[in-house]
Formats: sequence, structure tokens, C-alpha cells
Amino acid sequence: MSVQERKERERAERERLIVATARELAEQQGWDAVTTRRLAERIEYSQPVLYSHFRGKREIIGAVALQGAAQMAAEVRAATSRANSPRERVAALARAYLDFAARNPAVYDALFQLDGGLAYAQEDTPEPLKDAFAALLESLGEVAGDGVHPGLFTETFWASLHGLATLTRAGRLPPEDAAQRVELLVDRLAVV
Amino acid sequence: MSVQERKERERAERERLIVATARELAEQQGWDAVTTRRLAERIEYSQPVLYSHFRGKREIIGAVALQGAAQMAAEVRAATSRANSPRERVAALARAYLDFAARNPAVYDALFQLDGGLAYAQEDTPEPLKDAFAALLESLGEVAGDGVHPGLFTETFWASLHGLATLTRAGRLPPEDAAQRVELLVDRLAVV
DNA sequence: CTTGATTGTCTAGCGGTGCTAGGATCGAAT
DNA sequence: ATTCGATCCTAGCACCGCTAGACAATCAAG
Repeated sequence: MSVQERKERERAERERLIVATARELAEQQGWDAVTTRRLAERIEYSQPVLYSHFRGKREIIGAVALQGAAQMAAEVRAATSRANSPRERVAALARAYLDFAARNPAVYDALFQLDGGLAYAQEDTPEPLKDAFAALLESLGEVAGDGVHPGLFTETFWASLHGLATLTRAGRLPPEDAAQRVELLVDRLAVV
Repeated sequence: MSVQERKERERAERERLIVATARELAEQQGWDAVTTRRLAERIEYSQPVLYSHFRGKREIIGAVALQGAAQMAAEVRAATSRANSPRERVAALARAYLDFAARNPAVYDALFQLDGGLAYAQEDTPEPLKDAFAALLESLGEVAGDGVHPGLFTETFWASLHGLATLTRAGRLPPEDAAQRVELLVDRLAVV
């Protein structure tokens, strides 16, 4: 038994290595640079080993996305927990969200731009994704305003943040006034 | 002279054919299916001909994007011109924008998701892109509210629409409540 | 009308991609 | 010690974006 257990441990360890390496490589050189050959070389195994852990590149992206979702949820909760008013909580959430997107662009892409083969907004949505949305809902739900469904409000606010994050990073919006845009968004959308 | 003119006409015509075919193929089967080989086959020329018109695939995407920007600007202006109040104009703009994104997903991707090698928000930004932003600014500027820069407001509102468009289409948001989210956005962001 | 240069287009191929079939190797269990 | 199954790698497929160089059509000059 012990032998088998050790093998399973090693296998799980190798899987973590693959995901961590993919993430690292993507952050360093972009997802285009994450080829199965380069990834295999970095983990010092041959290509087919990747396919014994994941169905393909898409699933590797998905694994990075799930990891990222958990991290983002944690960072958002940490930021909002330090705030004392609903208004301040929403502002902290927005800053934390955009900060995460800016500091982890590849992970953010894996989550919301690329196809990681994950289901979103459904019953079979993976737990980390549901929980990340829940982290947003916790702070945004309380400023939805009368007669507005908290979930719908959270979706809308989130979409706005997502738009800012992606357009800014893609060079479609000048980055100088980023803070002002966030302030405007919080001021107008949140009912406090 | 006339011979040379005819050749130039034919060349321009072929270039239009390339862009139109790329757009069509992208809308039908997605940008991944737009390979230089398939594109060449559809226009009934060999691959290298594409490279006598464009530096590479990226520039073809850029050409589709410019065409799309012009079309989007026109559709937005048509929609807003039919509205009679600032509030109604903003709502019409939002609907037209999201409608365009939903009906031309590949073109929308070329504009805002993919790398078409275009400069955004700069002096050397191509005219159609500047004009598309101007089309938004025309209607959004009048509801920015006191003390808020119209350009900054337009950027923020646009980013929110962009977030809704991309997240909805990527399956990150359930499509049923799309209209309610737009309404919420218009109600809260626009000062009327 | 023939020649020669120029222009236009094509065939073929380079190095890369994601992915997989099939053989070699290694370790556990008899 | 020998089998046998799991594990891993080599080699290769079809495809990608892109380009060099051969070839054919066209035109200007003699």
C-alpha cells in the first residue's frame, strides 16, 4: 500500500509542478509562450506526461484559472475585511480586484479571457469559481439598493470592473486615470 | 496609364475580398478557423498573395477591426439619433452597442480582444477607432454629470458595456437577465 | 515580331504548434 | 530470477504562420 501511496503523492506533486510552471511561464512570457514542448522541458519530463495529467492544454489553463480564482477570492476578502463602511468595502473590493488583474495578467486571462474548459454560472461550476463570485457578492450585495437583486447587481458591478481591467491592460484605455474611473464607478453604482 | 489604373482597382478589389472573406469565415467558425491556408483557398489564390496585401494575419485582423469600428459607429449613431431624451439616448446607445457585439462576435473580438496591431487611445490611432469613440462620446458626454470629465465618463461607461458584452458572450454571465443589467447600468451611471 | 526585363503568382518548404501511437524501460510481485 | 504491468520517451502526424525561389505572363525596346 505504502508504495502506491507514495506514487500517488509524487503524481500529485508533479501535477502541482505542471500547473505552477504553466502559470509562471504564462506570467513571464504570455500564454502564447506556454507550449506543451516548453512546459515539458521546464518540468523535465517529456510531452506525453502532460497528457497523463490533463486532457490537453486547455485543461492546464483551466487548472491555472481555478488556482487563480481561489487566490483572487482570498485577496478580495482580505481587502474588504479591513474596511469599516459599506462604501469603503466596495471601494476596497474594486481596488483589490483590479490590482489582482494587473499583478496577475496571465492568471486573469486564464480565468476570464481564455478557454479553460470550465463551466461558469451553472450548477456544475467548480467550487473555486462559485466562491470567487460569492466573495464579490458578500460586499456588493449590501449596496445593491432597494428592489435590485443582489446577484444581478454583483454581476453588473463585476462586469464593469472586468471591462476596466481588460481594456486598460490591452492598451484600449489610458492607464493614468484608472483611479478616477474606479471612483466614478463606485460612486455611481453603489447605493450607500 | 489606364492599364495601371485597372490593375490597381483589381488589387483593391481583391483586398476587399480578403477582408470580407476573413470576416465571414471568422463569424462562421471563429478566428481560430481563419488560417492563411483556408483564407487563401476561399479567395482562390495561394497563400503568398495574402502577404502581398498584409504583413501577416495580425494585419488582416486589424483590417476587419477597422471595418467593424466604422460599422459600429454608424449603428450607434443611428440608434441614438432616434431617441429624444438624453436618458433614452444612453439606453439606446447601450442596446445598440451590446446588440452589435452579440450579432458580430468575431468583429467585436477583432476590435477589442485580439491583437490587430492597432494603436488605441493615442495620436496615431486610426480614424475609424477615434470616430467610434466619438460616437459614444456624443451621447454619453451629456450625461456625465457635474464635475465629471465627459471623456472619462465615456471611457467608464464603455468599459462597463464591454464587460457585459464579453462576459455574457464567453458564458461567464447568464444571458437571461442581460436587459436588466443594462437598465441598472444606465440608471445608475447616467446623470439625467 | 522578337527579345529581355519586370511583374505577378505559385509550389515547396522551414520551423513551429497540439497531440498520440507504439516501443522501451523499470519496478513490484510472484 | 522472472514475469508482467505501469510508466515514460522517441518519433511522428497534421496543422500553423510565413517565405524563398521557380515559373509564367506582361510589357517596353529594338
